[in-house]
Amino acid sequence: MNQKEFLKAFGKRLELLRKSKGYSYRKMSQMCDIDYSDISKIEKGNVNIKMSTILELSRALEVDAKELFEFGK
Amino acid sequence: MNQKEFLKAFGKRLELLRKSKGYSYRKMSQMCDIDYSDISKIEKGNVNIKMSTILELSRALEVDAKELFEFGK
DNA sequence: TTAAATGTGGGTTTTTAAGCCCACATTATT
DNA sequence: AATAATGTGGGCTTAAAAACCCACATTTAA
Repeated sequence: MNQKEFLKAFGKRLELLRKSKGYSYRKMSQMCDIDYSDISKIEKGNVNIKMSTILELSRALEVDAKELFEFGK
Repeated sequence: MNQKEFLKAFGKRLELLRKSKGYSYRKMSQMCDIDYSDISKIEKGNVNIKMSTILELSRALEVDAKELFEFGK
């Protein structure tokens, strides 16, 4: 699995968790202080995000960071 | 758990996995193409690494990325 | 059917990790 | 005792994410 695929898989996982909370990008945005347009880019796998961003996302979704990595290789 | 603590916990986890493989920083370095001095900084929790770096580290250690996040809150 | 909410993409500036190198103290190894 | 390997920290340049903004098409709710 290359980096692009990995980022896409992560994005898919993120999207699933976000939707399970019933959050829109804009709602999610105010939960984690990341611009809503950037969340879109992250879910699409277009950004090589930093650890701090991973932490913020996991906080907004109220899950452990590792939950965001629960996707198949 | 704040970001500093999180990065430190991640670093500890990384150190454990690296040592379980019997790798030194310099050995680890040639496995994942990250400078050995930078690996030291990562394990100390001094760097807010990107996803691409997480991937490289997990590859070098032959574990899933999520394994790197298997540490207590 | 109008208005509000949402997803998506493009752009800019500032901040910061990546990707290097080197020096040095400490810890094995021979 | 000498040599090699290792951990640690400092610093520099370059590439890229963060952190914003805005415009617009589409979907949903009033």
